[in-house]
Amino acid sequence: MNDPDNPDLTNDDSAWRQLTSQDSDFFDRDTSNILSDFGWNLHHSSDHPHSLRFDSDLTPTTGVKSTTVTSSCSSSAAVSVAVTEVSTSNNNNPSATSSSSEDLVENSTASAEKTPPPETPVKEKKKAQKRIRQPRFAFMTKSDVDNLEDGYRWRKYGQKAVKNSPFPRSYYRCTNSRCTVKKRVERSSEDPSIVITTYEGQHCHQTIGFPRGGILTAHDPHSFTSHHHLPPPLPNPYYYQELLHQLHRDNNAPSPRLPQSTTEDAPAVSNPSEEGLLGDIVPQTKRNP
DNA sequence: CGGATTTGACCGGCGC
DNA sequence: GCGCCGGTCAAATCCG
Repeated sequence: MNDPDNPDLTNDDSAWRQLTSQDSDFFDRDTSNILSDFGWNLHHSSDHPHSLRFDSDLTPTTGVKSTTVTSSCSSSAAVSVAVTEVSTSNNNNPSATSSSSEDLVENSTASAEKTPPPETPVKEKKKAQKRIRQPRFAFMTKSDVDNLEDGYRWRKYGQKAVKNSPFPRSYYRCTNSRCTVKKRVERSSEDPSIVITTYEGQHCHQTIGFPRGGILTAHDPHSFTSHHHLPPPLPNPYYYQELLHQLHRDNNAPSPRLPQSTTEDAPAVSNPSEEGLLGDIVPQTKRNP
């Protein structure tokens, strides 16, 4: 990973810029390991001491922004970080990425691959997969449970001890065989109550709903929270979806516009949406009124 | 019994 | 070239 004191913009993932984190209590330590990956600065919101706000180290000027975006077009990933703090402790937190979008990155990357020497298909596949970096989103959620419910089903495929952290990192894959979305879950070593969830890729299917709670209705966050004793839904459902949409837009067109600009004054942390969590999980077009 | 999880091994990228 | 580390695989195990 990146050395916080030595930002390396030339690494293969140019979107992952260094965090200069002097102004964050929560995230200026171990958490910055991850955040630095994403190149975000996090702040406590002055208006909301219990909220966190993140500013991009990628300054609002267009130069770096486009770096982020274009890098996501190539083999690198564009990454975003969202933060939420949930005071409730006893249950799942919804968090989500968004919806359908086929493997654009994958395809382009695969085609960009040089003709490999004759290898076993498996190796070839592995190799190809290695290079693929899909858009990533990191969620920081204050929660007791590691595996935050987000409406999708995940299969754990690995767990690793993380350097400089007493807590292991878990690796999950979407159980949908056609879906390549992965997520990593780890706890902040400095604040164990914070769960850092990193999503990679986009689901090519709809949410399956919550296995034991039934399918959520798209417009009923209340039933969601009350029924499952969940904390308020993640910050801004629109935010993530918007992020993804932008990423894809930007993949195909210039004039990049960084997601955080949309949340500059309205931190992702608290922006209760009438859509609730499903506003993010389920594409709007697929939801019932 | 089938699906999910655990866990050690393996692999590739990167820095020194 | 070597070692470290993150990420993934896959066999073994667990669980409903």
